Amino acid sequence: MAKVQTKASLTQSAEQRSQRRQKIVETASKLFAQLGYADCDMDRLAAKLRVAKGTIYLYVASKEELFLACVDWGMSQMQLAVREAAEMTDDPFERIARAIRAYLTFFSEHPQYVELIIQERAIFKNRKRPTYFEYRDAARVQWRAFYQDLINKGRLRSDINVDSLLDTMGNLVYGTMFTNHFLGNRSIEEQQQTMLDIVFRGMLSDRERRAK
Amino acid sequence: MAKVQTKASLTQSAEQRSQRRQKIVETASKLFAQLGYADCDMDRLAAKLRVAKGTIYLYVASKEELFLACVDWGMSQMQLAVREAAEMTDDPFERIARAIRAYLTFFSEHPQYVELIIQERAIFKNRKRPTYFEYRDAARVQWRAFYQDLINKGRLRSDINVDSLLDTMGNLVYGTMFTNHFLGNRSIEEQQQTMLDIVFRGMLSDRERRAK
DNA sequence: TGTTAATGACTGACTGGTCAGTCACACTAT
DNA sequence: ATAGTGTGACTGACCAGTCAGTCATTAACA
Repeated sequence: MAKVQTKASLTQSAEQRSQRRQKIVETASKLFAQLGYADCDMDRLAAKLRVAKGTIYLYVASKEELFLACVDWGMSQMQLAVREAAEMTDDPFERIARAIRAYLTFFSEHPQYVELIIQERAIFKNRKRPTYFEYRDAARVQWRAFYQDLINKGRLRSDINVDSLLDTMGNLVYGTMFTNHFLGNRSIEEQQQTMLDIVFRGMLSDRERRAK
Repeated sequence: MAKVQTKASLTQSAEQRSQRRQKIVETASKLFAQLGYADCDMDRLAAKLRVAKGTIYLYVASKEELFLACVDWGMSQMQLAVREAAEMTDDPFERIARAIRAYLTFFSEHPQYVELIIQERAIFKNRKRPTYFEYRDAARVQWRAFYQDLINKGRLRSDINVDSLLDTMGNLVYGTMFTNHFLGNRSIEEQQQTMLDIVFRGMLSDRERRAK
């Protein structure tokens, strides 16, 4: 039908539409992060985008929907960065190290997404399970198999429960991500080194270890 | 002057005043935690307290001031619980274990304060340094000396930087506190056991440790 | 003891300001 | 001409904080 072609030339293509929406999402991410959900009003976002407020609503159903789209976009980017970094090597311990490094680096380079995680939990706590944990759970299945394999091969201690181990690692990087963001961090490289050293080898001295 | 005595009997004592304020703070803590800062409007808080809205403003300067008082109260209670638990023993490793256990237990039993930490960061991010970190920094001085002493005595590894060690421990318990709160946790006891086991002894198997 | 006055804790309807979302109209490209 | 895209003034809901007024209690006095 000619109508389809006509429409295609008259209308912005689906491609164009999603590009504009994406532009809105990325600008909103930064503004939400900078001002907080409540103080980031739609008029302000419109001004930043050099567009009228009504235009935003052509691409977005509501402020809430927009915000959640921002969080989701950020988390998917994060997951991508971590996965890519992990796949760069086959050595299992190096893989763990790279994944952690990529995770912390991502949030260090895109601090707006740390803010969005916090905002989401603070404001939509009764409406939505935190997106961060959705992504975390999805990735966990594979990491669990990965760690279990290392235990089976005798490379990790067999007297530690895999799930508790995963929890501990997860909690450590999660806490580190937040404090890095809140307090800043001079040397992210040294920090990661120490962190990995401790979880791999423990903080006890050799003497103390033998004594126990 | 007789007037002073008269006034003393008419007026509520300073004691009474601070008790009422405390009642407001504690009720507000739970309501802020349950509904979030924005959805917890002062009318609702007044209803919960079975008091008129105006009355609250006799004890509190503003919603913001009230909220910050809630956070501060919570953190001071937390610090108290941790300090008391740590002082129950002289064995240094047991002291670390007890402090961590008290910390996690406190937030598990008073989940409203986890919410307040999040809300504070989300809503007052540009106005106030998080109260949590104020308290954390205050306590850090003593923990630093404590860990340094253990290193000097050869009970902890001397090749790890004290500050990085403190950071790692802090990040781990911080992250654990949050995820416990968000996801709930079946066995807080087993979790703490694993966590301590890992930071003390590491997750590498003996074989792998020797190989490195 | 009974009556009136003073006190101050408490009340809740009201105000002023904010802001998400709407819609009638304008513009543009074909 | 007309369909699609953009506009921004407007509306209605919401809520922090206020303040003129109420009421219970105690003091003062006859």
